[in-house]
Amino acid sequence: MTVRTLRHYDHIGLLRASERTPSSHRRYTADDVRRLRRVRALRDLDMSLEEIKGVLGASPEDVAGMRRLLAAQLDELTAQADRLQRLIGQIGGLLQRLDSQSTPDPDQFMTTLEMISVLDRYFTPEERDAVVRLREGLGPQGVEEVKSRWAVLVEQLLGHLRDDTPVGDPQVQDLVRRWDELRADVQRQGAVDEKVVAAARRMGDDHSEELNRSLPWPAEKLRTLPPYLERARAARPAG
Amino acid sequence: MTVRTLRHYDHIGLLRASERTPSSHRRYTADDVRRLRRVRALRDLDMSLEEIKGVLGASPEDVAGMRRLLAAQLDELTAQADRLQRLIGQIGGLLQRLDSQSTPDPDQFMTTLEMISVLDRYFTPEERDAVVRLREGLGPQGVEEVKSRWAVLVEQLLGHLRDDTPVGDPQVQDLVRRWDELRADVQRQGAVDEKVVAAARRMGDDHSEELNRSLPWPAEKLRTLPPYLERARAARPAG
DNA sequence: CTAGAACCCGCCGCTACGAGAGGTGCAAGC
DNA sequence: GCTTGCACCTCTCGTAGCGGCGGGTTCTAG
Repeated sequence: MTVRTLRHYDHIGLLRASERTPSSHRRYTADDVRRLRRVRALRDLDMSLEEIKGVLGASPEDVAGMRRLLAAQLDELTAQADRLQRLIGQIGGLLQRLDSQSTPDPDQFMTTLEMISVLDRYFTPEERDAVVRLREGLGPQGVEEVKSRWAVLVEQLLGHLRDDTPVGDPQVQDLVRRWDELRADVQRQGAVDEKVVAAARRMGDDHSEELNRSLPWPAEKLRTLPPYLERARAARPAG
Repeated sequence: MTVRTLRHYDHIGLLRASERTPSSHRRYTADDVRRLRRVRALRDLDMSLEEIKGVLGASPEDVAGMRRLLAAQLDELTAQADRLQRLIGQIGGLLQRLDSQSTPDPDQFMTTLEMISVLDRYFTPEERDAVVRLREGLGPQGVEEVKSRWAVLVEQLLGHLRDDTPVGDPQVQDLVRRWDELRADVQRQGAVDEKVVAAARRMGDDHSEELNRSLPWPAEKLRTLPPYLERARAARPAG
């Protein structure tokens, strides 16, 4: 304990020095010291001074109140500990990725870093890792390539959807064939697409744009296109 | 993110809005948003804004610096997690004690509480628990009784030591016999005395007074008396 | 043209003290 | 009696990361 701390407790009324010398020096009685020991014990359990004041102020020996406070504090600390474990796991994963790659790509790593906070809001840890592994499997230019291939398909398919082109049309059938090829290509790196669709649904329209920037995946369009694609696949000539 | 947060980051220079409209409204470019995502990712890992500023300011893609920062943060969080686990264990122990006793004695519990912060500074968890169990075994009045019995013995023995009474003296021998009896009585509740002696040595003279208030044990005197006691026991008539 | 939303700046507030300025009290040595 | 030095006093500012308010401007939809 520092003198400053004692003065602070005095100031906020948590622990007043019961007596003062004529020269206004603080004089702590034996009871004051007893109270101080309790304060310190509770503070060592990470309780706030306000909480301590509450439980020590109510009744000097209110065991029920103390029990409630301890239980609440236990919950609080447990929640904090859980959070810390999550963070430790995340940082561990990041470091592992950095160390496992012989020549870590700065840009890719930074992108992974950027994605974390976004993905963690809407994906479970497994889903997030699947997405990260997918990006790493494709590599930086691979991601861009997939993105652009998909952008072309999406744009053309949306055009046909707007024009109400019948699903049996050869152009549509070709596009759908290329779509399924691309999807197969990507899935070879890790199957995550239903998860992305589910997450996109959870995210709503607000953040789908962010998702699109992070993912090699037309997540934004995955609400409107699939029905059309399904009809096209159903109309596909057998064989 | 709240608007207030963005203004704060702008204010401290962590994330400036690159452009302003003529009416001085902040305009964030795509690069600003990229930077913001990194800031958020690092903040989600519990890093300080100062650290983030450092690592994002140095070189935009300084992987080595990032690695160091992540490793340091991992250490920091691990230390925090360890501390939290200790606290959770302590609170759990306190609650267990409260719940196991059908009729918890408020005064005794508060005293236990008071002791925690003092004992935790100088005792290992096992030693601390041994002391607490000892107190609970004796009960409140038992502690006081032991204290006073010991105080008498200590005072008289110290007197003889001052007067250089020969260790063979019948009065000294009687005192030593009563000392050993008392010690046996207490040890029936839990053997902790060597531990207390060791802890008292670690505590130094500054806090031995606090220790004496908490313990049914003349810890303070355990440095000077034992040699005299040993000599007395050695001079004890056989049988 | 106007109402309401959204933005601006600047300031105070929160936790639990640390640190420092500027002044007083008190015992010991000369 | 006087100084030296230490411990104490009060008051104030600073910390990290914003939240929230007051008072003023700007944007946008009806």
